[in-house]
Amino acid sequence: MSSGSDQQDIKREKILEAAYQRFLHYGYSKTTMNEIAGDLSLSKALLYYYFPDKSQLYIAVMRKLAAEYIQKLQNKLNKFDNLREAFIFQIDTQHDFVVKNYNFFDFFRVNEQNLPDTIWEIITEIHQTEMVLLSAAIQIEADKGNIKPVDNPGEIVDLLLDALHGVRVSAVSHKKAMFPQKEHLEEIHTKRLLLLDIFIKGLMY
Amino acid sequence: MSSGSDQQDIKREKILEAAYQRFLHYGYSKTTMNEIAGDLSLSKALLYYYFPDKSQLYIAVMRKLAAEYIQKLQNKLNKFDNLREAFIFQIDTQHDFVVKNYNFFDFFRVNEQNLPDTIWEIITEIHQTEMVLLSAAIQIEADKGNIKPVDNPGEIVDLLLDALHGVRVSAVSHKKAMFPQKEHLEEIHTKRLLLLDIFIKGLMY
DNA sequence: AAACTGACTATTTAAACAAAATTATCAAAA
DNA sequence: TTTTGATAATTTTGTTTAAATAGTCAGTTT
Repeated sequence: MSSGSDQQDIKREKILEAAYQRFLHYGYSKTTMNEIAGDLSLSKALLYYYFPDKSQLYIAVMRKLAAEYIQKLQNKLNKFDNLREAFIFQIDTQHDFVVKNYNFFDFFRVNEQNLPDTIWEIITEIHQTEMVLLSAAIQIEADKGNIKPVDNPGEIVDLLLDALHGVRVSAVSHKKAMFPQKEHLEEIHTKRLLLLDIFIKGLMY
Repeated sequence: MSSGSDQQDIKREKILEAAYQRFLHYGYSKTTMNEIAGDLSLSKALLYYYFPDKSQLYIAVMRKLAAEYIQKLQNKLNKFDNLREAFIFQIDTQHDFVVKNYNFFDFFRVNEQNLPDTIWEIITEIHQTEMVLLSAAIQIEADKGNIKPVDNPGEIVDLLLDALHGVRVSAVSHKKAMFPQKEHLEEIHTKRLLLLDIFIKGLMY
């Protein structure tokens, strides 16, 4: 499947790492190809030897991040004691992911309405992984008889994820900050736990 | 409290109405004071006789819309048979309000992060009215013994409103449209009803 | 005096253009 | 095959000017 030598792959990795650091610290638009090349003491032209253009480089980094995130989720598949635990894991993991890479995602905010299809595919893939993980957790809980049998676990998961998302969005837009402050993070987390408890309770008999 | 003659109030009202129509059809920034004056066959200078500036005129219209919306809610205070009905009323009423005045609110989208304090006050007032209405509904339901007693109904209402908001936001951002299409509206509504049912169930014993 | 206006000024937005920065290419070297 | 310096192409940024619009005010009408 994969073409190219080991050497090539190693260099590719180095470029991805350097690019990631730049994108993370300065955002997509304030990072130049020259700077990435400079960090590696390479010529800019070499970057174009390994990646067709800047946006493809960004997407390649994104893909790597997504793969790590997905891996983290898949490691826990079917490893939960109960539904609540599964959702808390997803909430915390996603939260860490977003916080850690906040600046990296400025690409999303800038290109808002017309993200490349490839990005959408990555987002979809992440979403599906979350769905699989959490749907399984719901199914298990239903099989154990702790909650009502659900004909479509995915639908329920989707709904709860949307609702949890709302808790974040509202907290942000009520206040005027673009990104929740440290203090608000705690509040959001508390609210989410409350919502989660009520929701799970609502699934019971 | 209110100063100025009846005549003055009537003219003020006419200006507000004309301004509303313009703002609604063309948005804030694409509406000129000249046009509003023209619609009423008045000189632009007269608008400044009644309102200090353009943004204050806009805010005055906003205040009027908010007052009507708040009135609609207050009319139904303590008039619901059950909690679900109350929330459905709030969901539908808010939805209609947002859809009907969608263009009018472009002011919000443009000024995004730095809305005038007055606007925030209006938003807060609306939110508080919703809280009072729905908190009361929760309290009644608790008193009837249909759900667990809650020490802080406001907290619960706030949480559910956030969650419902999330259902809208997610539906919008998953697809690429800025505003949900007709088809999605139905989907959002269905999801919200489902969420509402689970949530209310989660509040029970 | 209160309601109103035309003519004026002050600001903001838009267009056009040049300059600078950055992306992207390519022939040639290592 | 990998790498680069030089260069072309494109995008962004800054500047100037013109146009549009917000906002003011002395003075007229009711």
